Amino acid sequence: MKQIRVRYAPSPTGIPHVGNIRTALFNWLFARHTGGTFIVRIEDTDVARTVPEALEAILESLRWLGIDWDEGPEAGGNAGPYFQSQRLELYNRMSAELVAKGDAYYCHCTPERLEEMRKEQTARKAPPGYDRRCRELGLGPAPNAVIRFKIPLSLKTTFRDLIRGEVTFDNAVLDDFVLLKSDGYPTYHLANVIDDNYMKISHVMRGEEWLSSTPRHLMLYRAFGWSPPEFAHLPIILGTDRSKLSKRHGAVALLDYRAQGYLAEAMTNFLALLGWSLDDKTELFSKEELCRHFTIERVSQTAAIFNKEKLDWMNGVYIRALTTDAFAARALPFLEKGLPPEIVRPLDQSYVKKVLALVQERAKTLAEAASPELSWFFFTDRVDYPAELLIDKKLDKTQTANLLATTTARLDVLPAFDATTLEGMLRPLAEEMGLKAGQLFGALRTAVSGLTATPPLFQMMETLGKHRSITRIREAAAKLEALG
RNA sequence: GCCCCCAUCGUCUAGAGGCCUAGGACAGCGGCCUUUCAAGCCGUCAACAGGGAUUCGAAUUCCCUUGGGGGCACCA
Repeated sequence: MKQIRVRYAPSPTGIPHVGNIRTALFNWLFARHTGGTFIVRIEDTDVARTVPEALEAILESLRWLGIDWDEGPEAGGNAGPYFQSQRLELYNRMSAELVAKGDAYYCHCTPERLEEMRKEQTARKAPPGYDRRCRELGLGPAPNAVIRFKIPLSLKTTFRDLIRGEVTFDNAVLDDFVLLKSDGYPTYHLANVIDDNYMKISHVMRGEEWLSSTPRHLMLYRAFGWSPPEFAHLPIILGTDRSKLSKRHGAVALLDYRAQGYLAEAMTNFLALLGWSLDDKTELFSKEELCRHFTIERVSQTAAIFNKEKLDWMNGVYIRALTTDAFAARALPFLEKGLPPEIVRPLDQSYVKKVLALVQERAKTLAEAASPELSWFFFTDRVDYPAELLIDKKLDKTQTANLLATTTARLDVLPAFDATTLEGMLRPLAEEMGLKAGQLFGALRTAVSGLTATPPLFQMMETLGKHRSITRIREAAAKLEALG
């Protein structure tokens, strides 16, 4: 059995989006499932488009999801270097070798000429592509020359994709693509094939957008005399309008989801299900379970739309599954950041814990834990709401004022202020005042929180504490008074 | 324009000729629970793109059409 070695080979030209990382995840799952090796290789061959912060964003995205790599940046390994910019000598040597063997040639055509040629081709609706002018000229190196691959004319290239089955391309539709650019850097095709070979990659698992360049790669393997790896082209991820995922679809960068308070576990689970499934019912998988069950055979062939509603649901499931302590620890940074600026930091830890225990089962994201609807009123004493909100549909202003006054008096003399004691007092009180429980509780809820939808009243009051609760109810009464 | 890939509920998907009057999940809708909200539970709506062919029998095989997506750079 061949040693399984797979790789994630991102280009540091941007912040990785969910589709990129889903590809990394599938490669990683495959490696972990088979006991193989997962490699990260940085394809930094486009000097002009390289963005400095991309590398760190790539690695951080992987780290966030717990996708660890056996070889690559920071990890090292025997097949390095793992930055293509550090392997230029190899690409230069190998491409020169192809020229010597007659499988590639120097091309002196200027970018201007190529541009013109393409324009002309598009104009007469011909497939764009290099016209092979330099192919048989036997030119040598020159300052602005590139090396092009001499596509074997005639014949077809057929290969078996692990996900799509047999795929055939007519060689005639391929043009003599560039292997080595005039700046001395390799193109993706060249560097990718050389590195996959020397890094002994057994399976190339990548996005479907690479399917049509696979014939080129296969021809390169043949020209070099190497045996190609297996190929598996993953279905791509689309936005809600069925077009390729991009910025206008909202958050696409993986780390945006971290910033929005999604849990890595939920994100991993969700991403795994975008193009892979175990059976007809299982939806929730821990990372270990994913590793145990993942196989390429169960990867789908169909492009998938990123369904944020389902992610939200799943994130909620994972949030509720957390212990209250774990949730508090994870939500705290969001609270520190998301609460209004006038609230004094650092926040009181034990108070935060109590609040978050009430928020946990209601939040779909960690960021929501710091939302005005869920938690602001626990921290600010400026609860702002229209006084009318205090008055139940079937009550009037006077009745509401009475109810607040009576409750305040009873609360004042209550020996304890825990949820059980509060309920034991308030429920009979409602009856005593001839009110339905909900009418009393509703008014108190608004008085204490300024909202009509909150965590359970008694727990909320217990958390707020006696002083704060009573003060707010008094303020509510005053508010009512001011209503005139 | 040319090449390639794909095609089951709105979305993610199960389905590898009879187990399918097509299953699950999210969302939606209705109900239960309940002091509100959330969660939970129960129920409901909802799909095999169309047409041929093969077969006793097709969501499942083949062909065509249509639709969607991807690719066609000195970008990856």
